[in-house]
Amino acid sequence: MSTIREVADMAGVSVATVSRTLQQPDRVSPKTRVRVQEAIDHLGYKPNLMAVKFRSGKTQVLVALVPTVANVFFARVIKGMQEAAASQGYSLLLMNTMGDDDIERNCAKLVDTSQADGVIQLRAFNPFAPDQFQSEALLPMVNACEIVDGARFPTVTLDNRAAAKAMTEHLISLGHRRIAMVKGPQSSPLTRDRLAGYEDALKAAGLSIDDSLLCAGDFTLSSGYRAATTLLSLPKRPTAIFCENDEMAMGAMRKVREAGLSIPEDISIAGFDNIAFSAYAEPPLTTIAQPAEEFGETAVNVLIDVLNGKTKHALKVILPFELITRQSTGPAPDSANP
Amino acid sequence: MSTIREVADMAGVSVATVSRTLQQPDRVSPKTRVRVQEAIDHLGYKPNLMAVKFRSGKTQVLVALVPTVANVFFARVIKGMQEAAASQGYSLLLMNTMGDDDIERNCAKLVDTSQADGVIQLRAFNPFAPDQFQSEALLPMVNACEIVDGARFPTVTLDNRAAAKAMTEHLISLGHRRIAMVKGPQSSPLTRDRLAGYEDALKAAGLSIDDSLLCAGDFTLSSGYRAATTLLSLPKRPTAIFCENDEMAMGAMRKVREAGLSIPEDISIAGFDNIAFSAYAEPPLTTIAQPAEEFGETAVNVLIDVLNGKTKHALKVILPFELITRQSTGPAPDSANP
DNA sequence: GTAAAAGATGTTATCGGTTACATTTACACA
DNA sequence: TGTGTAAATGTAACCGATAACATCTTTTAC
Repeated sequence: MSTIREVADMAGVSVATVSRTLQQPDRVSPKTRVRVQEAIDHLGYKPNLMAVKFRSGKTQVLVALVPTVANVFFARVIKGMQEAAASQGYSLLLMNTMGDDDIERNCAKLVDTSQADGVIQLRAFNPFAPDQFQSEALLPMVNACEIVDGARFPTVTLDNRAAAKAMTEHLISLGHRRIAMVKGPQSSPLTRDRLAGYEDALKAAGLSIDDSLLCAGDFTLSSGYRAATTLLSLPKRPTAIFCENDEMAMGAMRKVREAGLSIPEDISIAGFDNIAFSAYAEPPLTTIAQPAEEFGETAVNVLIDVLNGKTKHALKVILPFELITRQSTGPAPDSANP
Repeated sequence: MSTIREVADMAGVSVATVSRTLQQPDRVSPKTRVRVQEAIDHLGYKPNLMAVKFRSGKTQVLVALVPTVANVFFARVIKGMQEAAASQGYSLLLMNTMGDDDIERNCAKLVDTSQADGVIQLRAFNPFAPDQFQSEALLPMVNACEIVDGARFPTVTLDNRAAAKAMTEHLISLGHRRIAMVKGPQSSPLTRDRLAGYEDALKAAGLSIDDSLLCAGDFTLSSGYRAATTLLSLPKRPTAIFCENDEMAMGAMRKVREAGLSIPEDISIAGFDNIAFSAYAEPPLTTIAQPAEEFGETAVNVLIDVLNGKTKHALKVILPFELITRQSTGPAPDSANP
């Protein structure tokens, strides 16, 4: 690999002139410019960007902390981040953190050690580990998808509470009175917000909240399946199951069908996320659409603004959601209205 | 951010001693070691890894060229790559290439410009653009998942032809004679290999190959749906549809159900990949399991071996597949055996 | 007690660019 | 022709670490 010095020698100029030829061509006379360019072409010279980054102190790299890259929703967010980053000349360093605090802390070190300029965190800070990032205030970071109130970073999210309320209202309007909810992990703010929206709707409709209808899952297909197993074995089973994401809803649907029940005649099922598979499920799944790619794009753009000092720290972007009504939800069965 | 020089000053030693304290602590006397460590702690010193990488000429970064990160199968491969890379002290730079030659070429430049050490390509080289990478021989690269014969790089793949043959034989053994295939994009070697396996099995069973039963798709749910639409409108429709991936199979299943047919009583459906959703489909999908995470891990490990000069260029790793028989395939309907 | 060996630490060049400042060249105008 | 100014180019410091080599200190052994 040739260096700027070799180019300079071959062109018979100084390294500064070569550098200028590349950075500010108008500050170099046309004839030397040509001579330098010939030398560059001849040697196949490519500037060592590592050296450039080292000197400039800017890496042009953003780190994305993703709980699980093998998740359909996050995959879309990643796509959005990657494209936005690329279009602004940044690279995206992807980290699969599996929600592990230690791994996340480690990844954040990439910024401390000048290997990256900023961090995008797709998971909310664990409220039980408030000192997670000691240098919080210093670290250029944005939080996306799952955020916590009072975050000290810019955040990009949607109104999960309102969305969950909208879905629950949809189910209530279909006549459902025993509506189960399959939650995400206890520690997730997402879970808390969506649960709150569910409760908002029930209260507004004058319905009581039945704890036996609340099941904990972990956003995987299998946990949805397990939750449905529990719910179907209740003495008085629900007429609708609202799952906090589509994967769990699809897991639940499988169990419901295996139990010989039909959807939505016997039980309605609703999800959250509107992943591609939802429209192809049997029956197609009623869900909340989130603009996943936009989450990623926005997070990257906000982070770059932060890096350029253009964004104030408390910025909070709220993206819109949409209730997508498909065939997995329908009128409550009569037997459920005694 | 403090530098090694500040640490040296504070500890009253030279920069070399500080460097040694971190690199080869045994070459420093215990008492200075302590003094240096105190200075490091006190200043919160973190070595600037950009400087280290610049000087060493090693970036410890691997680039992954992924056609679409928003794909369930690739997401699993990415997970495998990410973990293997992390465990060997490498970072993974993820690039969503959308199969675009220009973008891929650009990404490969990351190596030329010393921003990355090597490349993992998850897509086969476009046979129509043989000069894709001019510096092919020089670029440390491995090709995974989708490879082409005679590749000049190490490759990690599975025997797609044998796998497709096994699936087709399974369908034949169930009595199917009119077996349709939903292919991937024309340009994909995967498509060619799986088609060849399909033809192998048909020939071995003395069945003729009917071109009207071959449909082109693009590995998306919707293309599977469209392909099924075409196949169902044939004067003499197939009794089984073998899709080259699970997404297309799930798209096809949706169409078949919408047409009022049952699976597998009227039509059997088979996929390829064994993504998580397949087991939860209605009915659960018969498919070929690929060790997706292992693809990623192996590709990373081979690439690191290449970087360390431990692997010869022609290495070819073939991973095992497994035929997973679920309920989407069953005996051919009688009417199909005239 | 002293030379040799081993151990500890310091000095400095280096990686490959960028850029402030210095110097040279070119040209215009009196 | 001389001088001032602008344009072109060169020189060298610098970013922050590493490591070869030099130097100084302490053991070890006779």
